[in-house]
Amino acid sequence: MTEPLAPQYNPSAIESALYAWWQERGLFAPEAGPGGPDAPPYVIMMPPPNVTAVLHMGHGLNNTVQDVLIRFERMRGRRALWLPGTDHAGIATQNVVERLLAREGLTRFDVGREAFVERVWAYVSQTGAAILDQLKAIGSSADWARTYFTLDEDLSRAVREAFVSLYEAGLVYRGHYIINWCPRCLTALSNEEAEKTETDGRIWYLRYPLADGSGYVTVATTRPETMLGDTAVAVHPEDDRYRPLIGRELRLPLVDRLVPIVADDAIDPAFGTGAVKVTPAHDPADFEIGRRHQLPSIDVMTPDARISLAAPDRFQGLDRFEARRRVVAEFEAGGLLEKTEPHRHAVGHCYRCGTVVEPRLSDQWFVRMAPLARPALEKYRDGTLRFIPERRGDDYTQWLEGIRDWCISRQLWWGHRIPVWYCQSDRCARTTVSRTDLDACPACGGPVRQDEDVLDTWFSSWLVPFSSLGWPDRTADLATFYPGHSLVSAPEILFFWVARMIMAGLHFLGEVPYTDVYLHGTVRDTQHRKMSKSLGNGIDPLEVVERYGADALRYSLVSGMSVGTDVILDPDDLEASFAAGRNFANKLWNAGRFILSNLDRPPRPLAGAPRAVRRDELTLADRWIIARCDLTVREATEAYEKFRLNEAAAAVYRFLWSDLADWYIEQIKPRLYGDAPGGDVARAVAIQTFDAALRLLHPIMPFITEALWRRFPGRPATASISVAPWPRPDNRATDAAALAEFERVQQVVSAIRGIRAEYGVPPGQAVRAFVSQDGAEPGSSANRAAPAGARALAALERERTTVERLAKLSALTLGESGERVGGHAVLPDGTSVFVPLGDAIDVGRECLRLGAEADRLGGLVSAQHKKLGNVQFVARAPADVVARERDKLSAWAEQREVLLRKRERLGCG
RNA sequence: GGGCGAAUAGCUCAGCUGGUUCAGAGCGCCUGCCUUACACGCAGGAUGUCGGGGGUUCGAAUCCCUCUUCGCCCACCA
Repeated sequence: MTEPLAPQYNPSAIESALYAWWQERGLFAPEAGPGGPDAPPYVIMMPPPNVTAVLHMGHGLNNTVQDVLIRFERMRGRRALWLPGTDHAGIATQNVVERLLAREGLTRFDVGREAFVERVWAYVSQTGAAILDQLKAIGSSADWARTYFTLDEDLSRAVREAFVSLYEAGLVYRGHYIINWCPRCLTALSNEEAEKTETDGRIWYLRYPLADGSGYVTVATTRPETMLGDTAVAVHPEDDRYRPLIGRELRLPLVDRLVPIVADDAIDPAFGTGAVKVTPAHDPADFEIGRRHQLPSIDVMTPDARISLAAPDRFQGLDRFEARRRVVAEFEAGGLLEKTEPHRHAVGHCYRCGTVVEPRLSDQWFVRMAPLARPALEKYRDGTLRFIPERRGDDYTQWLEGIRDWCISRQLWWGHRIPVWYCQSDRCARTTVSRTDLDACPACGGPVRQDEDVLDTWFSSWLVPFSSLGWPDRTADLATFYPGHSLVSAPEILFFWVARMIMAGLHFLGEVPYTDVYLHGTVRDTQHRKMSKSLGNGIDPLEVVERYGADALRYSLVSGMSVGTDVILDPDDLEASFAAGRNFANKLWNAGRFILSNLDRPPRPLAGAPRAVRRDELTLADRWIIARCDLTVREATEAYEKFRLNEAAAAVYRFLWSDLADWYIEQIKPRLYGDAPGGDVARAVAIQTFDAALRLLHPIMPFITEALWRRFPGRPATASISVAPWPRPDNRATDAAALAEFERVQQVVSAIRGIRAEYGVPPGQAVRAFVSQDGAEPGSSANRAAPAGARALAALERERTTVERLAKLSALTLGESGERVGGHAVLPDGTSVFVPLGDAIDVGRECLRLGAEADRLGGLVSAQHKKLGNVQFVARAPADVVARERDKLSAWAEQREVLLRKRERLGCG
């Protein structure tokens, strides 16, 4: 604990040890916080990563945000629970294992269902949810003792309870509909899992001859191959072009089938030719038309999207896209292809493998969503539920208003098997939905067969806010931690997961699972492309942790993002993206090193905590930094509360770097060295404000803040900043006078430094400086002693050594100089600064400088005159605004006057 | 096609309820410094028609309209 600190902060040397120590001490358990076991709870459900996932920047961002919030609320005294888990991720995981099998030249059908599922379990246990360890590497303070897996026995029981009770309530049903089918994954998908992407395709105009040879009807289609399954052509009943044809028959080319022309309101006469080929087995709209007109459905495709036996021989076995070419070619050859046009339209793709989805008619299980959506919408409309940023509520509303039933059965092997048993006895043939496994038909005792399908992965995820707490049992955890509070998610899973959890929470427990939904942005590269493995533009968060530290990673993610905006990182230049965070950590490290090393420096060794200081012992600088610290506490706390993490980061950054390091630490150096008076007060103030700032920063940069905080004198070895109480605003620290007066000190110092730089005064060379409140010649009529000015000078007098030291002065004189030649500056309040430089300076150049500055102020003054001369302004603007504008005018005028007098004295032309 | 958002310094972005944060921060750039916490640093400096146009107002980066460009969500015009 007291080993000397290296001048360069090395995060990798301490982060993992600190994390291990936090875990050993059990600090992530809700009751470990400073609020104790009876504090009000605060709960965040972690979006469970896939068991087989490898950490990417999206996880990094998502979990950083959650960790910031959970650490903030923990320190604020709430019983903070961040509940982690992993998702079995049906399709994704099954695909991974299938690919492994493929390397052995096997398919899942070769090994069989039971053996395949065993292999998936083996694989999953072998990857060991490594993703969770990776989340630890970035500092995530989740309560790992509660980690769940969506296929755990408990959660599986919850899934079954949910399914069965929804079935009993009439909200789960089996139906024969067109669903989205992935021909590669060989399973049904929900609407949400079929990602629509705008694609440049074509539209073909095909001629279907009338059966009696009296002409033809032209239909337009984007999927010509489906014509093999056409069973009608539909037109709008009011469409004059086609009205006489309604009821007549067409001879379907290539297939030579007679199909009727039917009239249907759903047809838009304005699109295409106004005549639509109807393929009930391969298009959802056509399916509905088919229903209305009792048309047969002819399924012309196999599960892997090849042409089936229902089509003419020569097409059978062709891939759907080959078949498309073949169909078009044959129409062309037969003179039946009228034309082809480019056509931009939305095509569905499997969200797991990217394959073009095929609408397919099949038997699936569905959840009736409208009754679940209604209360979920209501909770948003009544303000119970809010979105950050607010506009995401529009997406939520829109989705819920147009919600369609949720297809939940998947033709996969990895997942929760659907708890439905079919009696095999022909006489009974009963379907039983059951909470417990069945061996025999409860009705006839005959043999039963369980439904082969599994449930959509999201059917377990949507229960997580309560299934992870023990539901359907009424556990103590459930009573304590449901409902939760914040949900932090990528916008991509708003519908998959976030909205459905709200519906499930309301349905099963009668309460929304959380009230604040924070949807953060997406991590993108400098060309604003989403980071992804396939694009190869990803950044490995673990590499960043290794090279820059977890704190730097977190800082960069948090500071680069305002509410709901994307985070831009440069995959080709990690330095550009993460150096700022690393540099900040290093800055803190060194500030800490300085403060701590001076604590036990003789002659006043500090064995214990720094002593309490009395208000009357404080210098102006002390009062200033305390007031600044207090403002930062207020600012940062409010920013965290409003999810404005970047603002919290900026506020603490500004305080630590610009205020504490650049000014206060520099200011107290003379007091610390030797036996200067006030040294112990400075030490106490430094440590007190540094301590507070570290706490404010801890949610964002947990490691460095802990590393430093633990080293404070008088700290018990077991104390951790992660459970230290959050700093409170202190009205006694408010000190407007100190803020204003010290700011003037800073302005004087900066002005002198500016003059030194302007005239190239060597850094080592001390100069003299004169500061006066009125630049007028002694005895001139303009010389009026302003009481405010006198106070300002008095403050400067008190901080004389500060000015002398920081501006490298041999002497500071408060008053006029008899000399003329030197560098001049005028502060905004009219305070005059003069640095005599004699021959070292070029008078002409100084005249130009002062003239330019006077001109600038002159512009401001005349603009201000105009504004105040405007009767409308004076009459209509609020009195305080007018008064403020008047003050500005007189300040600028004064400043300019002083400048002009200086030019006069210098003898400028 | 419907809904929503964004455009501010070379880059990434703050700027919230119109006027004291009003034109800002970080990075980058220029100048000078190895000043005994830190060169991952210190000090000083340059940089903008606040996307174009119109309007409301005493006053607009901020509110309204419009155009342009970019992005997100949704969608069975085949």
